[in-house]
Amino acid sequence: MYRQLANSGYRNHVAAMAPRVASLAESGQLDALVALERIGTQLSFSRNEEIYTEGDSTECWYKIISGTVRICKLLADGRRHITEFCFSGDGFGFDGARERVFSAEAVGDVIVMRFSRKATEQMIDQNPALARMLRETMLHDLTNVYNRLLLLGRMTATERVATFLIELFERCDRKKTIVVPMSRNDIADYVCLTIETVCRVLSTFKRDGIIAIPNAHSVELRDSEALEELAEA
Amino acid sequence: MYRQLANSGYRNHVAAMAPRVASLAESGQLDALVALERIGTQLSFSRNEEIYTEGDSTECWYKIISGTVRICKLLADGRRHITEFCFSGDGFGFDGARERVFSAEAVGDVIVMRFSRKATEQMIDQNPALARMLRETMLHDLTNVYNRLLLLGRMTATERVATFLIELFERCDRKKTIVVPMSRNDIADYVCLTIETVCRVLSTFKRDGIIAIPNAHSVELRDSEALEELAEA
DNA sequence: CGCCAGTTTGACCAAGATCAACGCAAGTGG
DNA sequence: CCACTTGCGTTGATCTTGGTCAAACTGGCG
Repeated sequence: MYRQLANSGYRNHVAAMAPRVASLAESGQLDALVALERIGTQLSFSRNEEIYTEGDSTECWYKIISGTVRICKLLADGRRHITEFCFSGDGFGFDGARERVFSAEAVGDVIVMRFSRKATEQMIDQNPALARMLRETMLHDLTNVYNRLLLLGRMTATERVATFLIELFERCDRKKTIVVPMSRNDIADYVCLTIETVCRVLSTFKRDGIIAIPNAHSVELRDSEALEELAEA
Repeated sequence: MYRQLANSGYRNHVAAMAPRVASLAESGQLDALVALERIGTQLSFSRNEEIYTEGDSTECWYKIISGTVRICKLLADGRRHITEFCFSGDGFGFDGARERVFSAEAVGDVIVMRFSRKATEQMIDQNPALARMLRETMLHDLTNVYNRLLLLGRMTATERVATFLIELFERCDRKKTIVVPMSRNDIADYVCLTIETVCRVLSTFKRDGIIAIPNAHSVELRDSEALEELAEA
């Protein structure tokens, strides 16, 4: 049984849940909806602040204006798991259960819009096209999670980190140099490795000239072919 | 990189996709829908037969009348992953994309009802309550997958197999002795371990008096407390 | 300047994969 | 009815990956 403790900085809050409706918002289609219901409230959170925790009611959902949010769960023995990172433009917190099963925390400083779930639901009820769109988005997200299952179940440390980097680069329109907003610990808890292993793999990539690491929070892609090769699957 | 090949018996079909809408059908609520649209076709498949493969169109979805179905994905290097098992009463194949990303195969002999996706969609469009129900079911399933992420990312071999057994027992109304329809290989590909490790863990459970294994395809629960203990999380 | 949080690197260890052999029951064909 | 095959399942010996423990490094910041 592994002992990896959730990293020191975090409060001992328990878990809370938030399946992702990211691509929904990403697609820009939801913006129509958002425009319709003018009931959003803007909120800001600072680094490591909790947006919600397990047990909180699920009566609202959020859309990120700027910053990065991590959706995570703390296990009884202190192990932490990050189910996903949400970036600017993503939506999150559109949950199934009545209570949060995961928690949402600000990775750095974050600004979000908060919307009433009930109002949104009513709006969707009155608009079958919107409902269908939402359904498709959710199915799409479901497929993504199934791919993550594959990642966690079958992939080696190298493949996991390579895949993670590629995800990041794709999010940033394949820019050569990107800012990595989250800590090594966050990355580790996301791909289910220890922080040491993440570091070692990154160092290997650097040594092999696949990436450069100007500073701990930015990565420059040097050889994308090699990286894709390593991520394979 | 692991070498575990998908077990010999299976054709070299590629992957195809099917997020699960299991609880939807489970709940019995969908039966209303099914009753409404009398357009289902009954089909049977024999052991290891393919119901659909990657690339097939997603114009229908299925509900299991009897038997067990595995939804799986084959990686390029031969590694196989089973995303889920669907049992009698479950629905599957209600997919997001246009083409299947996973494949569905009969574990043993299976009888299913096949429904038109388009007709179902139209019906849902005309019934907001149904749409909302479906949405909730999907969110619920999403939560389940997130829990599986945790299983694959963070749990030891013992915890995985224990959890798998508990799942099985719960599906069977906690009967003392259950039939395990799938092969050891299927179990291994579901919990992402090798077949050898699955065997060893089962043997340990047997040795410790937690379960009895009258024959390879049935398991008797002897000490449910101990089993739950081992699954923890 | 020294502290502190986060990162990196190294030495060692254990869980589980790999390789290999054997067991066992269900066909199959003579 | 009995060899022979075939497909799983089980068990053992060994090796690899990645976890654990520990120590050093780095870049802010009071």
